[in-house]
Amino acid sequence: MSALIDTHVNSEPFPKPEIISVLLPIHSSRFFSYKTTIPVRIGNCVKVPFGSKVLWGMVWELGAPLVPNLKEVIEVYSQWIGSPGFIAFLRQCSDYTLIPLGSVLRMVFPVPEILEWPSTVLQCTPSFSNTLRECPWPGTFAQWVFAYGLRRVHTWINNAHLSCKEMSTQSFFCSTPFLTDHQEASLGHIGSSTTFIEGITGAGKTEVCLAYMKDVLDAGKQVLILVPEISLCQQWIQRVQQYYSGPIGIWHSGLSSKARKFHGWNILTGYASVIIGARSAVMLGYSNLGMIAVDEEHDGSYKQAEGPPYHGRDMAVSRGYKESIPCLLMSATPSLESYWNIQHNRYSHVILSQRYGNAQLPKIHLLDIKQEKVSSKNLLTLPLREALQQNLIKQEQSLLFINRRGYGNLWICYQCGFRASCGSCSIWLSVHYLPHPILICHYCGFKMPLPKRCPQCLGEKSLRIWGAGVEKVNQEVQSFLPQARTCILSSDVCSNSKLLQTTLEEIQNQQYDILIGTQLVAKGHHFPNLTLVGIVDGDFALSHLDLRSGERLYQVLCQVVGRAGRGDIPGNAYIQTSQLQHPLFQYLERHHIQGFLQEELDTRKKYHFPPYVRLAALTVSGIDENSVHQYSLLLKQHFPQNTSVEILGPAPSPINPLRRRWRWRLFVKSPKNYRLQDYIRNTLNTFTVPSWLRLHTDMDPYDFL
DNA sequence: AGCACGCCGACT
DNA sequence: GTCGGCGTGCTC
Repeated sequence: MSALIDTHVNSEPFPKPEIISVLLPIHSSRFFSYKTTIPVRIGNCVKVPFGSKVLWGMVWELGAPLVPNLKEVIEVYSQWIGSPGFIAFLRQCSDYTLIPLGSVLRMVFPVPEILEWPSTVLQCTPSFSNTLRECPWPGTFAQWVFAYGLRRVHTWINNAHLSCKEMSTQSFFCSTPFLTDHQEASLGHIGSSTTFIEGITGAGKTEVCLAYMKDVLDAGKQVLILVPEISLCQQWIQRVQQYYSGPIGIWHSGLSSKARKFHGWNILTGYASVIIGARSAVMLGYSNLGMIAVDEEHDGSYKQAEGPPYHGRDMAVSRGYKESIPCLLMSATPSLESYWNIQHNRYSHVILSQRYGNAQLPKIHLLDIKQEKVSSKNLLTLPLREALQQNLIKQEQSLLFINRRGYGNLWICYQCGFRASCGSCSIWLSVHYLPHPILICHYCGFKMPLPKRCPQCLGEKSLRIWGAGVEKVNQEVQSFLPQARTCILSSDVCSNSKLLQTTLEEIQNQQYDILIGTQLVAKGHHFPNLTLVGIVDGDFALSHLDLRSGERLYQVLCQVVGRAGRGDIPGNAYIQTSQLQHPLFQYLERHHIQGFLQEELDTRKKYHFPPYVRLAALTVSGIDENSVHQYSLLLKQHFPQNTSVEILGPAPSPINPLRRRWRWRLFVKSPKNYRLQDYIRNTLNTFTVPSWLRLHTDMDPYDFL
């Protein structure tokens, strides 16, 4: 009401059109000028004609360069406005990642309809419109729709079971989990900016986070929880629902278009107060965001590989800083970048060291693969076999981890040397027997039936499979423990989330004795009866070429090993490796994560790699190998000499070609305090690649190779 | 990002 | 002689 009076007093009889600068969600950094007779503020969303279409954009500046043939703003969005902090975040995001501002805005409005969703849906019937007119529209109506579905609320209103008054006075139950003294004390250390909560599996990071959330929710603000993978959303929803009965928003790329509009609108207008989402949720507009939590902060999935490259965790930290709200990073195995930031006092640091209810860390046994193997053909060493057998007798569950899908990763004819490879990528095809016998490329998904004879020499009995995957491990387990009930957990077998959910329930109901899984088992799923973990191939990813491989291996091993043990029974973990003396395994055995991180940091420092320097990767890609190579060389020459900047490469990407495209990469490195982004931006402004090639800029690439 | 304009091969 | 391929360029 007061708003009405204000407008009346301030508005002139003939409002003079104002010229404004609008940012549009298109792949461009340019702004477009429009005139408007409707009063607008910076951060308002405006609907404007653009070319032959109509787009939602954001008012970036009042007063703009006068351009001939100015068009007029059609509509100003009344439900939401970008705050100065949010706008500062968008600017910083574009400056840092070198993603054009327009593309950044595209991530804010991934579906333009999120701005319009309810009005289009709720015009369904005249009676409904009448109800809405009496309702403090849109008020908490959306919360009811959110919680119970449109159809049910519709019926209730029509049958007069539900009045508008009830809808607007509904409050949501919110309680906090019981905290140990140690956890309670750690709450006080959570600062107003970025806080790192470090704690092993079961130390109660989630509980501390939930307790902290309560204050934010009580203050009427929104909470965003980021998870590295879509499949982890459901777990978080369940945990939040134990303490909070209000509307929960979900955001990830797997949502249907309808769900996307629905959740997007609820998030934007503030009717969803807890939002659980994947990486892309960090870019959305919120009406009053009060905190951001990043679960499994170290996870590489936070770095977007396809599309505009950005790191979800870094964006969360940056957004927290710009919007002056706390950001919580959580992990048992901090990333090197975060560990470095902790050391440099950029983050507050909270360590939860005790496991719940006296639970103990699993005991780790290192097994030398060369000495203990039964024979060269077998994958499982004798001590591991014995442990599996003992566990089976005790009727406790075991988990074997091997990070390779299918049966084997190479199909080879030893008569003529033929190897089955992918036509579009440069890798060997993997052999799968489940659910059907097939040869498959793990990079592009290319499939072909398993030939009966060698395509080259036509030999039938000379075919062999090299390398081992889950299916082969399963075969071996069944051969020496035929009575064990085994279950394979890989993305091939659990192709959709429902199937995975069913399988996980079956596992909880003790329908299986031995689980054989890929990376899938490392991510957050709980196996309450699991007491033994075996890592079949401990050094699968250890390469001297990739500086990140040690960190990644440590993280995944920690997570898999952490699955062992329940309640107060300590679990056992067996790691088979050929590099027993490698420091990684030595630190792992002693559960000495900080020692490992420090050693890795020293290596990074020695070789001048992040987090000690700034690094960007520029990738030229295209179908024609020669022109890709030539243009990457041209690009290197195009960079002006600069004493602060070192340019490495160009080098072919490790998997080349990928999906028929060749990729050559250039690395640009500078000291941490140098404005590397400006240097790159200025250089690329005067460099154009032909249209048949693509140039991709990636700040802080995840792969250094 | 879309969409139009614009210049070269296989068809009624 | 047209129909249409998608390569370049503009949109306030």
